[in-house]
Amino acid sequence: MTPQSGRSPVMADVARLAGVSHQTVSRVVNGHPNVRAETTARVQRAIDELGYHRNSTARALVTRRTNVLGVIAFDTTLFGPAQTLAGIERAAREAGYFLSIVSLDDVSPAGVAEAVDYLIQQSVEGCIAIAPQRALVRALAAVPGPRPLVAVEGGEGSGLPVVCVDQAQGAHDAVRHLIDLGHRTVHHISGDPEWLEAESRVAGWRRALEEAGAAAPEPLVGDWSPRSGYEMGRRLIQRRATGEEVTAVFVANDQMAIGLLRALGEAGLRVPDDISVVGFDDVPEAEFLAPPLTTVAQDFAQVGRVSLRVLLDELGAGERPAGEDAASGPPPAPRLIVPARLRVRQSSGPAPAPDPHR
Amino acid sequence: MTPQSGRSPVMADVARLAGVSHQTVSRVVNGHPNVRAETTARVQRAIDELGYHRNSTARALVTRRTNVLGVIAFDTTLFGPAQTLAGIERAAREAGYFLSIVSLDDVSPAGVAEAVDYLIQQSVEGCIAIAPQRALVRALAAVPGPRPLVAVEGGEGSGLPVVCVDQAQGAHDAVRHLIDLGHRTVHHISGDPEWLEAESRVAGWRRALEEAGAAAPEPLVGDWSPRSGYEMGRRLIQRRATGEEVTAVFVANDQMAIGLLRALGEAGLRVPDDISVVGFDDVPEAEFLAPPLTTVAQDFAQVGRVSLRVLLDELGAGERPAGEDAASGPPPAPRLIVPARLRVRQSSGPAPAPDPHR
DNA sequence: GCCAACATTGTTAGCGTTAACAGAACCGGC
DNA sequence: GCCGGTTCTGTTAACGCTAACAATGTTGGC
Repeated sequence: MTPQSGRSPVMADVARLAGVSHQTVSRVVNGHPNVRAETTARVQRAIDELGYHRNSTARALVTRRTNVLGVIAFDTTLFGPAQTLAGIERAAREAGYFLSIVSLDDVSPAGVAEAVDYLIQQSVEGCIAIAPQRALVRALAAVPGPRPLVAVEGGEGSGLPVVCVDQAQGAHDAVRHLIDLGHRTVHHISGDPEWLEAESRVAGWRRALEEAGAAAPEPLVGDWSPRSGYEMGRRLIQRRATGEEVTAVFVANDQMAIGLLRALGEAGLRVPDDISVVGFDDVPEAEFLAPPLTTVAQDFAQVGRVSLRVLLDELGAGERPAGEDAASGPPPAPRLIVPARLRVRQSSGPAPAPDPHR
Repeated sequence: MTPQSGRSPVMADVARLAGVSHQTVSRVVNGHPNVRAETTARVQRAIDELGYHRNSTARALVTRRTNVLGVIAFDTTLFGPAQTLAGIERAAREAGYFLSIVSLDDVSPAGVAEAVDYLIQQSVEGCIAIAPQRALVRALAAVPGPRPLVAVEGGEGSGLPVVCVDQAQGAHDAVRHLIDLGHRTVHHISGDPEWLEAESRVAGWRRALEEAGAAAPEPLVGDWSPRSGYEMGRRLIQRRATGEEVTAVFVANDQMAIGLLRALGEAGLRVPDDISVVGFDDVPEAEFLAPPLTTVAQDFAQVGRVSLRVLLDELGAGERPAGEDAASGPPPAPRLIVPARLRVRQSSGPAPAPDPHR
């Protein structure tokens, strides 16, 4: 039988054309040694002539390895998740893995279970969850989902390996920077409290104030959106109007900082002359705001690379026979932390001279 | 043989536990009719007990359908592509398809060929390319890549089905809006000229000026980044200093508009009192800039939905026997256009009174 | 020239599923 | 009670590939 022109060619077609067995074709395709150079060339010619591509499905079936990794994310259009995802994607491709991505619409246990199911259906070999939310981590740890599973920004106590940016340190550096500029205290507009990142940034802010012996004002709670930054900015202006000293604000992300800048501008307050503002994320436009925003940069590409490496390590560990090194017990889930870096620009400046009205 | 605790269970294990043949299990799993309710229940119990999941690889091998669609994108961290991707992802999941995504680092034929190969390796059934760049479309149309293939923002003449936002109309509306406010002409900061979107927006800008009988100043060429917006803003200010009338600027995206606002602010020019600015994209922070930015919104979710539908249509068309309707010849590649919508905010206002110095 | 060792190739048997066909059990009408 | 037609279930054979083994050359040392 000649190869059907309708069907795409299979190994047997190549084998027939090259005058060898299909196994020899397999050996050539997989770069096995012990194939005569002349044979390799002949097979290669046949492959080119037919436009043959190895059927990954059949290969996966017999090798029991799909080479697919899953990624669970919440909202891939947000700056952080999008960057992290891009980092993972690049690292995965370099490592020869394919990626299957699920974006969650909500973090309910049902939604998470559905997403996990979607990935299991595809026989992913392992999974990375970009899981910055408390509820998501809970749901993931509870579901008998795909393993191994690595949590990015996952928080502790989940029993999962975690890769995260040192949010608390970044926040601490930002606040410390403001205190060094002479501000007596620093206000805070936090992110959505359901997010672990919001919590870590609050913690870093609070620690820096404590270390400086400064009182921590009640934080204003936003939800990451520019709108909430704007609204919290107006509240802050109200506070100021009642006589409270407001000379510096640490905002949990750049988008909210943009909203805050808008609110301050509307109220006729100058940045940094009247109030200093520091953001978090270092979005590309931060440098071009009015004024250019002091902020904290995260190396998302590295987070992606590291989390993939952790996942591949876990995959490798799973292959080793259990109990081989039984004396040491199961190794604890690793927790890798990527540093954050302060970028000082013009939105932060020295504290203004004390208000003569007071 | 009892099911090995190491291996995950297969149909045969379920069949043994339920006391039926594996084929009956298959029927239950696939929801075939003609299975007795009592049998279905027994099989379902066995499935639950063993935690059985159908092996999608084996299924794909025999059905010759992987249920995987490929997406080729250039930079998924940019606003437009990220939104489009999210739209496609959601639509694909709803349609029961999996997605495999490749982010290109460069649009060279070699890079594109590699990406295409990556998708072919995975036996994708079809492909969507988020291909806003001229070189990318060229490379894609040339490569004997995966088919069917739908191009998002792909431009014409490629012979591929295309889904795109009506960039030219959006740009036209933006410029028209400025003219209606009394501006005698509108300057333009364009995007990277390698991008088709940049070209369409230039075309829309030019047409609106022509229709109004206004002269079109030389456009300033940016590259979408806030930095280039800033730099082109400074050039614009130079033009103004030489006596050229610059009262309104249409900027090809919001990020560059942010850079422009910064440049204008530095130069002491007020928006919109001295100069009106209109952007494109309607990023979430546009509403909270100083001043809130008039811009053009694109419905990326709809682009995602529509492009998936076009792809599925093409898939369906491929299944039908060729020549069945031979008289009409092959149907032309469809070209679907999603409208864009102007969002008027405060960065655009009436033209200032003519400069008394002139 | 013979044997061991190696290099090279072919043969066979799955991987876990679905499709196609083949039986078996059951139904109502005569 | 027997028949045609359902309804349900089981058997067998792919899908395209790799692993394991078997069977050939091919080489080199004596």
